[in-house]
Amino acid sequence: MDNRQTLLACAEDLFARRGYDAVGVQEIAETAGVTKPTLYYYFGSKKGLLEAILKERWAVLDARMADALAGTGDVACRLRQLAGACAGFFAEHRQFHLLLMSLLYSPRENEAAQTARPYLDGFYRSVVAVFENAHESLGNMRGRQEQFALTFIGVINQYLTFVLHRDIPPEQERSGLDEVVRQYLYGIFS
Amino acid sequence: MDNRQTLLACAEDLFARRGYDAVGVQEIAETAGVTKPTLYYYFGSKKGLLEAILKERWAVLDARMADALAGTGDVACRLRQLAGACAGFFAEHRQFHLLLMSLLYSPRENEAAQTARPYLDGFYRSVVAVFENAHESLGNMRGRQEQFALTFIGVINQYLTFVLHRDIPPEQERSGLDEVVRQYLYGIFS
DNA sequence: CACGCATTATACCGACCGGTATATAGATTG
DNA sequence: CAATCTATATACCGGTCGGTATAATGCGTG
Repeated sequence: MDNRQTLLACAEDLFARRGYDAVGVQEIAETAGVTKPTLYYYFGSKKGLLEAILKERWAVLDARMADALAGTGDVACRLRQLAGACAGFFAEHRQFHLLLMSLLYSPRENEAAQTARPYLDGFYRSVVAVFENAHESLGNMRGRQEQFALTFIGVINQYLTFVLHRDIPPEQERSGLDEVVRQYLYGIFS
Repeated sequence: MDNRQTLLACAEDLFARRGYDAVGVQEIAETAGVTKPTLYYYFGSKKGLLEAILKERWAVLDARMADALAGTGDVACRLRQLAGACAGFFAEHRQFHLLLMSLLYSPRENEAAQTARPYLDGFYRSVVAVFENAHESLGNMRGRQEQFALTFIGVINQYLTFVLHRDIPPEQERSGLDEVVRQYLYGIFS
């Protein structure tokens, strides 16, 4: 593996385990077995390193989400697919999930949080869009699309955080997720 | 206001706005209009300062939660009361809510997250207990109390983060919260 | 070989980090 | 008045922070 990829992997791991602010570039470089100038040669700054991690991972996640939403099912089906796609991706990249969660809930004025904001906002808008395009099955939502999207994301995130932290076998994880989504939708449809 | 309280207030604000790791003790002291040794006189360390914030706020939140759970209603009623109590408290202490959320989702090896862990675990156990004591109305939960508690917390947190960030009027906030809890319970009971 | 380019290391920068030794001021108490 | 205790500031500690100037390495190409 070349130094660039090693640096990305080490940084992702360290950021996910201790937090962006608590990890120094020195330590990242040492863990990757290179020196600081090498890190700065590839990424320009600590922030640039975080951006590179987000960009590379997001490209894959975005493609998976687009795939999951490509079908023509109803809202419930689409949300189940979306949740499944996210669960699959994050199960493969647990460290990235931890990192993303910590950035999602980081204070808004935090530098790392601001770096991640565009990506997280994009994700949020994707979920809102699913609810937006669902007025025929959900009826008039009276502008509650945002609330639905927010709480949906909240449920999924919390469940994934729970299930990825312990070592739940994949099939149990999936059935649990399906149940969580089903429960959530029952509430919405009522 | 005495210097101790000023320091607590300034630290809570700064931690909530930029994150524990991103704020230096120097800046906290300057914002409070005192010098570093004064900070260290009262709190011993940066971590001690965070602990003091958590301890003082938690005493109030804990009392409110105990109050809310003192009644003898069914699960739905108890959860609504619990959610209402939390919403009320966090509406009065928005900065603290932001801080707590950032700590809840901070990586586990982060020092600040470890400091907050006992408090957050206590909160989690309180919610689990509500579900534990509800087998007569929810039937056999087959060990899903934890999943219920987790996703319940996820929904509430996400909704409060949403509603406290914008400036939603209190009555609308409450009715929205009631609806979110109702939606959630519909899913559980089905 | 000689040139240029991509990559990496040595050694360093000023600023800030969390934390402290020491002294001083003011109130309290014997 | 002297002794003590609380609360505060000045000035400093070694270490680490993010970042960089400079040079050397290796390597493909003319």
